[in-house]
This record gives sequence, structure tokens and C-alpha cells, in this order.
Amino acid sequence: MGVLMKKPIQFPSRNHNHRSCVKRLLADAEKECHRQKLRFTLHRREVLQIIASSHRPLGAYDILEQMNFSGKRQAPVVAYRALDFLINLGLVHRLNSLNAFVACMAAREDHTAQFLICRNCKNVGELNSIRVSEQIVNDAVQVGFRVDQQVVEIIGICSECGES
Amino acid sequence: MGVLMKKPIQFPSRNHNHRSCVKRLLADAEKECHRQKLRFTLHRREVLQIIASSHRPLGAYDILEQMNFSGKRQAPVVAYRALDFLINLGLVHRLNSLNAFVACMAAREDHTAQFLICRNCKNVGELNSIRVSEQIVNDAVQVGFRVDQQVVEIIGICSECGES
DNA sequence: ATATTTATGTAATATCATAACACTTTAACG
DNA sequence: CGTTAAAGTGTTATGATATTACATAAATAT
Repeated sequence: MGVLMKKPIQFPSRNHNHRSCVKRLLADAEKECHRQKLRFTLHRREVLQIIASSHRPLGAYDILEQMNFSGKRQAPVVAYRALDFLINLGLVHRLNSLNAFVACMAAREDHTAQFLICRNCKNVGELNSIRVSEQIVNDAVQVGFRVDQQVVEIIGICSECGES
Repeated sequence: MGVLMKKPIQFPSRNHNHRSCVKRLLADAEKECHRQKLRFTLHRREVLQIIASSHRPLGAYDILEQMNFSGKRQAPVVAYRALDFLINLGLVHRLNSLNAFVACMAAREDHTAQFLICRNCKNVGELNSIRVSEQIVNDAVQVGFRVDQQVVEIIGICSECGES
């Protein structure tokens, strides 16, 4: 404790500049794909754009409904393929407790993927607390359990909804 | 830290006395239902017994397959209804990341439900670390997020599998 | 004894996700 | 270049998980 840390915490405020935040995510994605020599195809761009445009988690079929880029309705597998790609890149997360997907709002380096899900407004933020993830690893190690992956999904009421 | 705590941690060892552990769970369940004036019906007993007999998480349809008490195959909703009941009582937990269910091995009072899922042997233990749950609440409060429920599922390799 | 609540039986359907396979596009390389 | 290998797409079908709806039956309360 007492150590200064950069605020690790984010819950999207009601009036942040959403347009620019989507734009940034797409630009980052493009750059990252280029760096890794991966293809940022139309489907992938479209899906990321759709997810990024919502701080609420979207189901795969919600996303599918909005995939009208090409005019006609796509098969589910099209959405899932794009989602898999984006998840592997760390650009999108899957929320197991909701069977839904959100764009990753945090820098992709120090990424522990802990989610704050507001029961009221359904917005999702990331609480990427290193203290939490380290505590988990420490306590798990004490039983000889080696941690590969952590799924932390926290359900409650966000500050904006709590005020009312 | 430095405070002494009773070891909060459990991963089922390969050779614990499983029979007695199932028996205890059923007896506890019965007592708890009686206390709350709830009915511990045949379906509910059967489902709990099936789940308790495995430390591996079972899918709803796996459970269903084993529900041969009455001879004939039951409809899915029968299993789900019993599962809902048992989950509400805290006797069974749902693992979101696996769409599967396990019996609760911990005392039901100080219950934070954090799971250790071994990728190799598929056994599931509970890491019910108060330090982890408190750290989560503390860090969430800092963004004004009020925590109602925590889902912590930790995937990795258990000590017995790690030895080899 | 009757009314109310709780649980069950049964059928249908909703929701979420993947498999299989033929075809096309991209990129890699001689 | 032209050929080949790898990656992505289109399409159909199907698998896996979970719930709704509604009629009936059993337990409990009064």
C-alpha cells in the first residue's frame, strides 16, 4: 500500500467522447494487425466497430444483426470468426457470465481483464487491478495451483447509477 | 497481512474419501432445507448427489443423462429447475466459463466463490480468499462501483498435475 | 375442507456456438 | 510473372445450452 499507482480504473462516463474513442480503437487495431502481419478484413473491422460503439456488452447475434455492411444478413459463424480473431488479439473480451462481448478499453500490455458490469445501465468497465491479480496468484500458489488465466467479472452498480 | 487465518483453500486431493464427502453434502442440504422450510425433493436430491459425486464440473445435460432414478429420461428443464434451486441455496455453483456446475465444498457462510479449474484433470477446487474478495471490493469502491456479486474463475494447473 | 403455494410433466422453442466443405483471395517464393 | 500454400469467406447444417408456457399434482396454510 501507500505506493503511488496510476489510476488503473475505468468506467466509461456518461458523456465521454464516444466517437473519438471508437476511432482510436479502430486505428489501434489497424496498426496492431499491420505490426503482426495479420489482415484487418472488412468483417473484422465491422465487428470491432460495432462492439466499440457500445459500452454495453453485445451478444454475438446482436452483433450479427448490425452487420449490414454488405446489405444481406450474415451467417452466425461470420460473427464468431471475427470475434475469435479480435479476442485473440486482445481487442475484444468475452464476458462469460453474460455470453457477450465488449471492446477492450485498456492498454493491451498490462492486461488482466477484470470487468465491472453495472446491473442497472448494463455498461461495462474494466477494473484492471494488479493488486487483485497478484493476490489471486499469490493465494493460488499457496495450494500449488499455477495460474494461467483469470476470469474476474464483478456485478454491481456503477457510480452514475448509484447516485440516483 | 501477517494475520493468522485458517487455511481458506481447498483443492480436492486425489485420494480423499469421496463417499463420505457426498454423504455429508446431502446431509447438510437436507438440514438446510429443513431449517428454511424448503422441500428437498427427489429431483433435487438426485441432482445434488450427481454433482457432488464429481469434482469435475458437469454440464446440465451430463447431469440429465445420469438422472435415471425414475427410469425414464427427463426433460432438460427438470435438471435446470433443480439446479436453480440448489444454486439459490448455495449448495451448487455455476462456472460461467465452462457452462457447468459443481457442488459447493466450502462452508456456506463466508462464501465468496472463487474457483480453481485445472486445465489438465478438470477438477475444480475453491480458493475462497477473503483477501482477494476484499481487494476487489476496495478497488471497485475507488471508482464508485458497488459490488454485489463476484465471479472469479481461475484456470491453470493444480498441484497434482503440476508435479508430473 | 378448501384455498394457496409450490413442484412436476410435457412439449415446444429460444439462444448461443461450431463443424464441414467447397470456393476465393492474398502472400510468398522460385 | 505463375504457381503454390496459407488464410479468409460463403453456405448449410447441426450441436449445445437454456427457457417459456401451460396443464396437472402434491404439499401446506387457514
